[in-house]
Parts: sequence; C-alpha cells; structure tokens
Amino acid sequence: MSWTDERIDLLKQLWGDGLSASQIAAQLGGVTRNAVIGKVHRLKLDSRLKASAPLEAVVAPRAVRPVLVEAMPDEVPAQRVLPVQTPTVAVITPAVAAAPRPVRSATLGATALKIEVEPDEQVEIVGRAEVAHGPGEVVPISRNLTLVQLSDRTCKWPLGDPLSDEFRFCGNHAPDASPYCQYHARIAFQPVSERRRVR
DNA sequence: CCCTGATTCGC
DNA sequence: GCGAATCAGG
Repeated sequence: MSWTDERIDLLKQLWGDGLSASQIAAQLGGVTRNAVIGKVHRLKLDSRLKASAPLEAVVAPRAVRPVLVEAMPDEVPAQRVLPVQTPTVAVITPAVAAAPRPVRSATLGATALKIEVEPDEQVEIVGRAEVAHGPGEVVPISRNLTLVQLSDRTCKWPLGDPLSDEFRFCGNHAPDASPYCQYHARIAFQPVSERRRVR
C-alpha cells in the first residue's frame, strides 16, 4: 500500500480526531502503526501532547447514585477502595461517590479529551449496552471498537446492529483466551445461579 | 505485558 | 519518502 491522497486525507482526519496510530493503521489497512507515525511526522501533523493512556471511552461521568448504603452492613468508611478497572459491580459508598470513576489509567491524553468533545456516537452505543442492567450496578464502558480493531485480547461482545455501520464490539480487555471481557463473559456464560440476576 | 508516540537510519 | 527497529514512557 502507498500513501495516496485519499489515504493521506483519511490519516489527517483520523489523527485529528485523536485516534491512536495503531487504530488509524488498522483502519487504513496495509500499514503498521509505525508507518502511520512516520507519516504523521513527515506531514508535520500536530504531535500528541501526551502519549499513552490506551484510549478509553470517557463518556460524561454518569450520575452514579450512592446506592447500596443500606445494603452495606455499616463500617466501611472511606478506606474502601474502588476497584481499579474491574467491570464487576462496584459498591460505591458516599465517601467516595464523588470521585470520578477510575477508567483504567487516570491520565487522559489528547485522545480521550477529544472523544469527550463529540460523545454523541459513543453515548448512543454505550447506551445500548447498558439496557439490561439495573440500578446500582456498574457497567463497564466499552471501547466500541470496529471489527478490524479487535485483537485476540479484546472483548468481542457485539454492540448494536451488525448491519449498521455503527456496529461495534466492546473491545475491553479480555483475560486469557476469553473472547469476552470479564463483564461480558459473565453474561455470556451465565452460571445457573446468576441467570436470574442478569437477564 | 499491554499499550502509547518519538526517533533513528538503512533502504 | 518510507517504515522497521528501537527508544522512552504510562
């Protein structure tokens, strides 16, 4: 593959949208992230202020009500640590309820910030993924990856209509050889005991 | 170990 | 100009 005008335009657009080099490479096809980065430099496109932070769908912090206070025996003061990056149910006590939900790394690169600017699409798709959960239950924010962006360690839980061009996959980290992230694995492989909990 | 971008340098 | 290898980092 070579850098045709079209591909360069697409590169500029995607880079401007804050996609990572590897994501852009996946989208363009036929190039590696190195090639993308190299091209970005040659084109003298704006460099990323901060690297890293594998990009997360940083949707507006949902109003997580401080539920379950009663469900929690008592004690459980502020020392209760929020689970870091765990998709499982997070019990949020009043003491920490105000804290922003930890989305893996706390650092936000230009990438994440950019996504915040135009969250429409993100929110819509994420919303669909949340239909089934009840109040007080925290659902992981999916990365909404396209098919080509999946690797063997990304969650392949489908989001939305496969026939729609907005069709995405969860894309969160899938442990081991699991096809799903921890959260979706629970839904996909429901133990009898949990079958009623999650529809 | 996963990922990120930055830089170098042979082609 | 191109991009793999390498570096530096979260």
